[in-house]
Amino acid sequence: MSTIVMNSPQSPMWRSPVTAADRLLLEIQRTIVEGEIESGSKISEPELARKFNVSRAPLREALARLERCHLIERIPNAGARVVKLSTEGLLALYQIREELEGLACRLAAENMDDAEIQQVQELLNQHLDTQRVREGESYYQEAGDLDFHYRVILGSKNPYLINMLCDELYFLVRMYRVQLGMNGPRVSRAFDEHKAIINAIANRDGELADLLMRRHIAASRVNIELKLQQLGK
Amino acid sequence: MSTIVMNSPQSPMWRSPVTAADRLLLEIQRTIVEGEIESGSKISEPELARKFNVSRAPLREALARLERCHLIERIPNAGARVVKLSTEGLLALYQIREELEGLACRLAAENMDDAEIQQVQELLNQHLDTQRVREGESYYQEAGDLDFHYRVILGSKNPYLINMLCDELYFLVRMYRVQLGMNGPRVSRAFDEHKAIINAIANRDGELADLLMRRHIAASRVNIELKLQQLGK
DNA sequence: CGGCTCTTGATTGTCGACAATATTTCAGAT
DNA sequence: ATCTGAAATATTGTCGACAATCAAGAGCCG
Repeated sequence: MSTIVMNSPQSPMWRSPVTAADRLLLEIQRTIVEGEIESGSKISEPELARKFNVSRAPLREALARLERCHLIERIPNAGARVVKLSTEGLLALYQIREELEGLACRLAAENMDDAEIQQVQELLNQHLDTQRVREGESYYQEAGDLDFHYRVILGSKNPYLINMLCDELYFLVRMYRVQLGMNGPRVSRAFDEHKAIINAIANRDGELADLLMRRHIAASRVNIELKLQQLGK
Repeated sequence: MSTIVMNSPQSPMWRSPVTAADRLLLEIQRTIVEGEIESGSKISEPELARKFNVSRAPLREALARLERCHLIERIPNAGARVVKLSTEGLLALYQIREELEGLACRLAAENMDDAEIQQVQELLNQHLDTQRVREGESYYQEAGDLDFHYRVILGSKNPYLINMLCDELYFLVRMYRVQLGMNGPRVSRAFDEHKAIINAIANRDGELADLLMRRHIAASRVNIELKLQQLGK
């Protein structure tokens, strides 16, 4: 029912006792994804610690997790840098996404129960309404798309797969999309593709769902690749 | 030439200034994989810190990385436990392995240069010799198998893929194999399968290499599954 | 006697200071 | 003027102590 972006079990988002490191992680993740800290810039531990009014201990914990989701790169005794976006990086990232989300579809077709599937279908219609009401506002499309993918991934019921996609890869995916201003034109087409995928899952046709998801992601990749090139020039 | 188990770039193994947390990580990884710390048992930070004569700071850094490769599970304010092996876990793990290593083969067929491929082929022959000389000694088979898979994965040239497989998944794979005593019977058959895979890569037939690798991993999974069941009874 | 609450004990999370390492600066020589 | 080398500076890695939180057991009440 809600449009909340769900996360996997070990994400800090819904852990009961939210620790300082958890808050820091969420905050810095947002900061990096939205581009408030420039891509490629160096991260100073003392500076960030002062900025967020915490000690370096929880900050370093947060940095460790940021490295885990590929948003920063650390070199021992030298420091951390925000990851730099590139065409090669995008390609490498989406190669994995295609493969893993395809697998997720196949597993979801086996493991999602009817109620969950129906829930996703209703969700899609909701998103369509919201999006029609607020044409042009990209955030809702972003959130809607993420929500759909999260549901399918969770539907796979494979903990490792869920962890890899939701916790390790998706923040980077969002970073590409947000920083390259991915919003407008693909909205309605993406909706149709989502619909086709969940229908295939509803028909328990994992193979088809796999194929459709791979194409869906490939289309998204081409879209971003284009933007990246035209911005590069 | 060497039979050294290579690791991906961000593994501590070959970082020039080896920090205390790096040493701890390697040591504890080994300890868990070999089963010296019982599967499912709780981990006490003060106790481990005393045992290794270090402060809790680098230890916690190491624990964070252990969580990353799924060898321990942490609950905030409650502590960490060594992961428990199970049939479901094995299945979930190998589902991903099949998919990702299949992808690795396809990419390796595109991206490995002839010299690298030849190197792997020579390596295989070396392993065969070593293994014939020391029949029954499982360690060499373990190491040889790992070495082969590592080479192919590195051959994909996809940093995310390399990181996921070598740094996040493979320690758990090794834990299953070591703790269930996987060594003897599949040795020579595995060698043939390895040979077929690298040949397909040499012929730049990524699709075939993909298929063969999936079967190879599936066979390995069935093998372990059997052992797991017969030990479970 | 069983179940609940509170206290006690231990563990984890956080802090500030110190040690080890990398980066920058500046003087001197070619 | 450029390069080399060493001192100075800043950053990261590690340490020990304190605060916050959780688990276990004693005591009380129904």
